[in-house]
Amino acid sequence: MPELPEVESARSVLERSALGRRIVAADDTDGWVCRPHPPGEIALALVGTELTAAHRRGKTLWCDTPGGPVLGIHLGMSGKIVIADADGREVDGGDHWEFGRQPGDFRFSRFSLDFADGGVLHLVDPRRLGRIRLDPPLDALGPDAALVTAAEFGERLGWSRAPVKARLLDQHVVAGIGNLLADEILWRAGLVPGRPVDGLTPAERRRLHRTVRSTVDDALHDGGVHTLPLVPHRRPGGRCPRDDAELCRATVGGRTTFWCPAHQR
DNA sequence: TATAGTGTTATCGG
DNA sequence: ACCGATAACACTAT
Repeated sequence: MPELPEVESARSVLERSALGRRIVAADDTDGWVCRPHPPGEIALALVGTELTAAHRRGKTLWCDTPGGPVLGIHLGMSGKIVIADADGREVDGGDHWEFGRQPGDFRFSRFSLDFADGGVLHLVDPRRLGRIRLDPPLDALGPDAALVTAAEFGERLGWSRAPVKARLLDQHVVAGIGNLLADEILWRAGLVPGRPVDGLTPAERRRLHRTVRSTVDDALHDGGVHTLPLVPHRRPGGRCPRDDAELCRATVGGRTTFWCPAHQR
């Protein structure tokens, strides 16, 4: 289940295995995943063309077509991009963060593109929280969390009374931070997730920006959010890997949140 | 068996 | 208008 690093990995699958292949059919019949498009609308727009570039900002992916619409792809919580060859064998994608799915299992394919050579691109998404749409709105997304500058971050973080974690999870503020990444960032920055943003000192705000950047860089470089130090300890009874205190647990920003009572203030 | 969950969006109420 | 909480989506893991 993807956060920014896993979505970047899906983008590289698209770039490596989907670009420049002529599309001969598309299955867009899942009306929930493909909303608001009626069945057939996405297929009509894509058949006969090809994908020419794969982009990402935060957790949102999109592909260009020559002179045609942009194909927007969001993986949601359980989506992944899997490429199969003409014999149905998986040749790219699908090998990360999943619910024990076996290669070649396309029961939960919610959208697919058939290429002229017999290859197939699948959006495999058991929970149907992912989304496919033409010309997705991208303007509301904040800057990518791997690239955001201190000035942009400070401006978009704002000075409301909202819990700092709720602001980090808001994709309009910064794009790409999910629940695990947010807990890791606040743990590294030494901030309690429930702290109101308007109570942060200038030094704490600067430290938070630097920690966003370094944590996302680490996760990208090391192969995903699971490689971050706090993440394996985020469970009831888990202890802080820095000082061994039992982690606190609460709902913050609508999501289950863990933090260390010893070093997060 | 019951519950929680790595995401987003619409809607409701303060 | 801003902000936060909640439900919906549907399946898997504990």
